[in-house]
Amino acid sequence: MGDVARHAGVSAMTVSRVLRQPELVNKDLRLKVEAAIRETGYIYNLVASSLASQRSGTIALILPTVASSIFSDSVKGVADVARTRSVQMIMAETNYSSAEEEKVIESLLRRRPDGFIIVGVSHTRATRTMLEKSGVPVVETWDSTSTPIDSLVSLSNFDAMKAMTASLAQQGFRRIAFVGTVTRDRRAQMRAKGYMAGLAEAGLHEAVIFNARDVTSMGAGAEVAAQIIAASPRPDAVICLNDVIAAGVLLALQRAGLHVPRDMAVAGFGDFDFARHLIPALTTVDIPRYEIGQRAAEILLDRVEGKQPRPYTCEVSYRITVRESTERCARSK
Amino acid sequence: MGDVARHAGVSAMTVSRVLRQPELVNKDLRLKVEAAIRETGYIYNLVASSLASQRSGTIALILPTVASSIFSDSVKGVADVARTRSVQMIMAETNYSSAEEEKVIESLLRRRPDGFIIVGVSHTRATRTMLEKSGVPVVETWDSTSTPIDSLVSLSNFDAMKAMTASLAQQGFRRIAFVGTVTRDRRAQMRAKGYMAGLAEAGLHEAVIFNARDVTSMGAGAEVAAQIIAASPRPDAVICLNDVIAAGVLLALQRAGLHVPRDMAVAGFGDFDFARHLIPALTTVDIPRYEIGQRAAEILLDRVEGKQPRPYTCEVSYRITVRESTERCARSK
DNA sequence: AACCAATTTGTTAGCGCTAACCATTATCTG
DNA sequence: CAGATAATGGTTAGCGCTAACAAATTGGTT
Repeated sequence: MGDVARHAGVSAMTVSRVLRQPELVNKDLRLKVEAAIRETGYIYNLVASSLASQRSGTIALILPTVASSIFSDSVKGVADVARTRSVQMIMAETNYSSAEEEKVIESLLRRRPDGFIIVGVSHTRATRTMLEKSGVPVVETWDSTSTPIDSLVSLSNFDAMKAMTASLAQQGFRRIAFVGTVTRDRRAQMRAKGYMAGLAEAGLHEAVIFNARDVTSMGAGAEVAAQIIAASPRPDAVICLNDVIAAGVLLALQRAGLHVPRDMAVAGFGDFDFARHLIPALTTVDIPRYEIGQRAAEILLDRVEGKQPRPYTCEVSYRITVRESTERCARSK
Repeated sequence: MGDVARHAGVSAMTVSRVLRQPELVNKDLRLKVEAAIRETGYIYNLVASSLASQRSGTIALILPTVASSIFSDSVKGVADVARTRSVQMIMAETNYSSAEEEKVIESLLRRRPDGFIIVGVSHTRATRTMLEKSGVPVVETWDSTSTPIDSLVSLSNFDAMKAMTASLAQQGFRRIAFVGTVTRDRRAQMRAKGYMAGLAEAGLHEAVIFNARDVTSMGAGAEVAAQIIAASPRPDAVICLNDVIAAGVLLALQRAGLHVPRDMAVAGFGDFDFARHLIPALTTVDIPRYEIGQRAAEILLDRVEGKQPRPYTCEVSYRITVRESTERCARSK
């Protein structure tokens, strides 16, 4: 920067101003400095800038997993906002584990991000303390809670899944099973509980829950399909934790010779891209995934810039999207 | 850090050593310092560290898009290596545009990453110059070239698609069409050229190419399916730029009442998770997506740490995986 | 005992920027 | 036209670490 300053015959401070608040610099001088920057091929050093200004210009995004379509739209939402407001997003994954989350957040905190966006509201005590002590704004997402760390983009997995269960019950399905997972992931648990509540309210049978090996591969859904077929009595509908599992189940059922929805209806969660294209098209809970990321990022950056001085909570809606995979079409009984 | 040092009754430098090269510090002292860190709740500042040590401990990953399953396994590969070798990965997307890539790389360079992993080998002149001048190690991936910027994890999209075309021709398909895209994305172009070369070599007809609106949504595949069905003469096989498009085409063909593969075979590229689960299971080119990311990251970090003093090129293999969607089963002619 | 090398800790001087303040000049006010 | 006000640029002193070197201590050797 000193080099550029010399080239333009000004002080380093003026160069710094041209780069950060050009409106404070006289136009002629500014042009001269900009020319000097081009001539010297100078590349601004944000590391030094971050240290001096105590602002890193980064926001951290904590996800259960990056290698899945589940969160990719939310990531895109965050990334788009980050770009327009010129901050850099850094991502890390927790593999659905609070312990890993704690490690990951501690490690990211060392980079002094200006804020955190976290998927989920369930954290270890240490994580919470660490974040609170650091004074960094935090936006939690994809779940609901009455005690957010700071801000929240709320989504009630419980309500959504309860609504889906109610919808199927109302359509006349009488043995509705659920495919979940054994992990301690809170969003998965809330969905399972929503299912149970929905069943109870409809006055149907006891909950029937199958567990998938993991929640990000169709293979896990396909595996569990065998158990579902073998179950006695056999369910007439299955609600899956998410669309990936649902697709795995749906395709495996078909492969086993069952007709969906005649022999068994299948519903998912998330309304992923492929849901509407499957044959039969998948009934699912439509979640505004992109919007969750977008709003979280906007709230976070407003917090960072002080435009939003207080923690802020908002809620995103969900919608039951009924498609062919649960249509009781030509069924008698 | 001074605070911790006082607590432990040592100098700041010793604290720094405990954090970065604990083996250089006497065990007793080290334990005392570690206790002091815990007591004070000290969080190491990597921003200051980066500035002082001229190493940021980050690697940049440049992708066409983050919101798609296409690269998510490669991202995972990079992320896993990054974690074990304790560097942070920062990602940015180019939207399949060299101009955006240039902007994105310039912007990332300001953060002084220790290295770059870039999907693709086609860049603007300015991008290349910038990277070379910066002296940062670069690994290009997912494409092949004889003039890499630095290191390369090579994949021949041309060869792979040519092999797929040859495979279909050999299976007896006689009118093989291709679904590509109109963008100037080099990997897409090479795949199209590979298809054309394969056709030519098989001595079949002229190339028949359809274009999808985008390459990351099934909807784009579904749209193009209508054109394919209307084409005259109608192809008996379609090779798609990737599995997402292929799935869109396959499902739309079925929805239009065609039988796959009897009326038309469909092949994809990438062997995404869903390919083997679709009905019929999708014939595709199996690419080691995770491995590409993994190897790129390993090579890059070896370059960063000086373990690998010279640019290094390696190649990953592909495999034609024939599944039901192109099986000429019960077809007469 | 004198010497050397290895081991361990401390000291100094930045890394490349910017916050906060000061100095200068132009512009306005009554 | 004095005096206040803005607009503009420069100075100084760090931000919180670490590279490089210096110093002190230990142990082994002759």
